[in-house]
Amino acid sequence: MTAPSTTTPSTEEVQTLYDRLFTAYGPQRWWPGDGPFDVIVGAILTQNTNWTNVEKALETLRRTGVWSFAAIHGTQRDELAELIRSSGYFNQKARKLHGFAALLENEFHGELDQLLGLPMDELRARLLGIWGIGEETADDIVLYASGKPSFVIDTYTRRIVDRLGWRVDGDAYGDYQSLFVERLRPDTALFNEYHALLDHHAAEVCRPTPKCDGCCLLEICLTGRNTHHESS
DNA sequence: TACCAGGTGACTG
DNA sequence: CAGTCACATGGT
Repeated sequence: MTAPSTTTPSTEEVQTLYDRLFTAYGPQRWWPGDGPFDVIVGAILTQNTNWTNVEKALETLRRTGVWSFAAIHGTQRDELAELIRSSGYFNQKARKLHGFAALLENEFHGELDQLLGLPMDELRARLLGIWGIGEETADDIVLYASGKPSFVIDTYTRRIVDRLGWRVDGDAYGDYQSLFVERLRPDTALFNEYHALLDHHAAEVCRPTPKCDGCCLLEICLTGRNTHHESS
């Protein structure tokens, strides 16, 4: 076999993927965090980094009382970087946290609710204007901190979509995002759960080296079919 | 021991 | 616009 045949998924297939994951894993209780501050800081710190490393950094921030954007705003860059060292890329991430805190302080009087209360597209655009906040982090914040239906795409989501054999119209973030958005009703609870399920599945089963044995997607997956039944 | 983990921005041709 | 690189820690 050479080039696997990819096909554009139907609305039904996008729904079926969700159903299979939900049946296999149940509700995921995401995001791991208590409130908007927790979620936003976590979203920035977890960029290309294992969540356990982020938890250590969050715990350090909490323990040292740097547990508000006002506190972050008032903490020196190198000191802040030291507090979040365990999350990796700590110099860059300190700058990102400062960027968020500065926007909040300077343009929203430090009131998180005011920023998060913006219409979804406006909020997303504001977040993307902050240095170090790209599309995934912006969508994490829009969905999990603001509670608005923006579908999150990450490495895990791309990996699953690619292995299923779904045709994507390009390689950009938005190309993967529209695959879902164009086929689902914009529902915050659904987007929340869908992304959580995809991440759980990719972390536990659809790993870099996939564990296809017993995978709940085997029957609808191009990679799984090729790996297991050579019945093509 | 390399590889991997819930990315992003800068720079190049 | 597509490819490549720096940024950095901790677990397996």
